[in-house]
Amino acid sequence: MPSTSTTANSLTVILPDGSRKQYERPVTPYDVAAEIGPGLAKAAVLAEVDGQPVDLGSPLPRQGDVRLRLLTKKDPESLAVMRHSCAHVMAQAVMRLFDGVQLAFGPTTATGFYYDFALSHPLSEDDFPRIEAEMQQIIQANERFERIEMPRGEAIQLCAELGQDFKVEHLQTGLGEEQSVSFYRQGEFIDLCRGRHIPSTGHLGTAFKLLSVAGAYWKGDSSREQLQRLYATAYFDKKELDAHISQLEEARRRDHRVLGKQLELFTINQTVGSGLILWLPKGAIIRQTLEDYLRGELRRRGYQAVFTPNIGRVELYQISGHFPYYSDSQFAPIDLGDGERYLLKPMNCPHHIMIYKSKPRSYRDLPVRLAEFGTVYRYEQSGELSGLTRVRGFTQDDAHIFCTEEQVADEFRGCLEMTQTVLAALGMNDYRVRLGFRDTQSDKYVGGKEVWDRAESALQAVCESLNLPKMSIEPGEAAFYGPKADFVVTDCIGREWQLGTVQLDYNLPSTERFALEYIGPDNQPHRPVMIHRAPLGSMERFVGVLIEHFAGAFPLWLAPEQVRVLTVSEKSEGYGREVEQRLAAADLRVAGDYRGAKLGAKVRDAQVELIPYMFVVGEKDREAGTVTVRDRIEGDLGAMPFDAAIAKLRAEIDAKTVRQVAERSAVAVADCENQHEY
RNA sequence: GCCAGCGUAGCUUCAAUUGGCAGAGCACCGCAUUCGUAAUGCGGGGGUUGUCGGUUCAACUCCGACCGCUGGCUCCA
Repeated sequence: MPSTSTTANSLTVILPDGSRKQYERPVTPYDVAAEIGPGLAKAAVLAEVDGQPVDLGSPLPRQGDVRLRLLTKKDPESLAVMRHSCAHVMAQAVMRLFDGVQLAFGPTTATGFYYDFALSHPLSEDDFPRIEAEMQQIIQANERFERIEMPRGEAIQLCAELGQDFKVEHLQTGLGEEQSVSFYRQGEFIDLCRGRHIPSTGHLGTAFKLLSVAGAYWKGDSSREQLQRLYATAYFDKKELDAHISQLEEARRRDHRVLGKQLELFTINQTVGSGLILWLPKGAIIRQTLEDYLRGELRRRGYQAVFTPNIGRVELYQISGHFPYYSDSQFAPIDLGDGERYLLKPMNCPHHIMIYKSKPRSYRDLPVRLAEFGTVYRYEQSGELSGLTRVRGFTQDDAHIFCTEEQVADEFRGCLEMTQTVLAALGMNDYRVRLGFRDTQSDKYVGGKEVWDRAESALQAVCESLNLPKMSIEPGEAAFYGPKADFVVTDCIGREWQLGTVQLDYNLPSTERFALEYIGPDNQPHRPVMIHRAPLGSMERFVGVLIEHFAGAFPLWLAPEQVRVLTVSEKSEGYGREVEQRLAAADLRVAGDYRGAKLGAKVRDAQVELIPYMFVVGEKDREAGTVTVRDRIEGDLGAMPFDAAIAKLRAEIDAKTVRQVAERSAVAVADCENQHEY
């Protein structure tokens, strides 16, 4: 940086356009903005000094050079800061309206913010209008956000005086290392807070909304107090808020639990049991079509199909280490009374391992790839169950690969490629890959350090060579038995879903577990490495996500009913039935609507049921041997010879074409749970 | 499992004037209509208001327990 004519007692401010300003007196970023122009002074909400976010009102250094950026609501960094300020205003409103409010944490999220409180009044949506009105008053009062720094000891005393026990605890434990901490005050409200904040509540405007209330544990610990969490969001622009709200409505409209009922895809029956899916005929078609497609991919890639039972002796899981360590997420064992106990299988790998062990293996046999659509049962907590995405019985598109250490990279690559192929076939082209590596500080992992180092660098090299989109490495996210790659798919309305997974395993093959071996070229026994992989994860969850992704309008190759024959009047029923039969003979999934209703009504019903194609037949068609094709998306395509119509559909099915009317959105609703560990 | 909210016909479409005879729409069934691209008309059946108990002359409505669902939290080999 070129030196300036700075004297010992002056400050040089360098603006992004390179212009410089010099000050002999103490100034804040706001002062600089005001000097540039009153418009900027009004619009600025935040500053960045030498790359660090700073409040507009905080003093700049007295001397030296600083690079200053003044941020307005147009700068993306401003949004989170504004939302955090809005969280403070919400907390202030809650404290005004209710007595004995204890403040916990109030951070921003990807799409808004929340604040956790302890208070005796149970908050409900009925309270939202009052809280919002009170927030509006605070905003209108245009209270300044004032930053107050003080030593930690004084801060503890202040919070104790304010009766804020959570803050005292946090200062003593979470911030125990800090010398000095900061508070922010607006009006009568003061809160321990790192910041930053916008200059005053007046900058908040009206584009905010309380969304929901929920329970949440203090510090996320289920043994601690349960708090009340208010979720809300805020934008600088009312239009953006409205867009966000219609986004939430769109998500509700696509809810697979509602669509699954309407489209008769699946049902859950209380007498059968919570979290246990009954696939209805139409849903079964989707699942079966997906499975058939995957079976073809598996054959092409050298997998061998196997079948294993739904239960196994407890001893099997004692060897694998899953029992009793994970007993609270398993159904209780079936006890035969003579000391023999069986477990509903919570994962397929021990069974597949026993197939590997059924005969001696040579290095020439490897890799051995065993695949099964294996149904597993896990006792998820009742509050966790949800539609198809969180269930107690589910079928994994599972496979286990047994290979040599040298083959790991190629096999891993094959798994990733298969997952990419499958996702692409389903039009799910927006996903990121999360590499879960070990936390080097932790000792919960099995296998030596050098094995892990080798595995992790091999995985990373493979992933990099495949040019995987948006790859991220997350230390501490590995399974205890090996590193993994998870596919996190973004659906067409911007929500993330953890689906496919590929995991390396050094644990189960080991001496302490199943002691797997193969005979190497040196005629000595060696230990194979295992890979667990499931491109879709589970059929239940994947179909659930597909329903929402397509909003129930499946591409032709997956649609339960591909074509509906509609007769113009009952006079054409004979020809209609003939057309229907010929479609069935051509291996299309078809139904006929021969009711006495008007054509418009039949068209509407088929549209509502999201049938991809309608073949309208009337007397003109009968005479000409044609069908009049209506495309669900494009509408009436006119009459065409029957064979041409079939060829059109056949081509679309064979190409697995995905045609969708869906608008993309940048808003993300995070969902990062993972049910597909092994 | 925890916190909060909600349970009325097959329907996540909903009503019942705050304790006074459970009622519509869609779907379903029947009859009429024979129609060319998003709802033809008329008629009909369908309910122990989630379950059990309590208060009351009287409960969908108020109270309690349980069951289920929803939103979150915790968990997720």
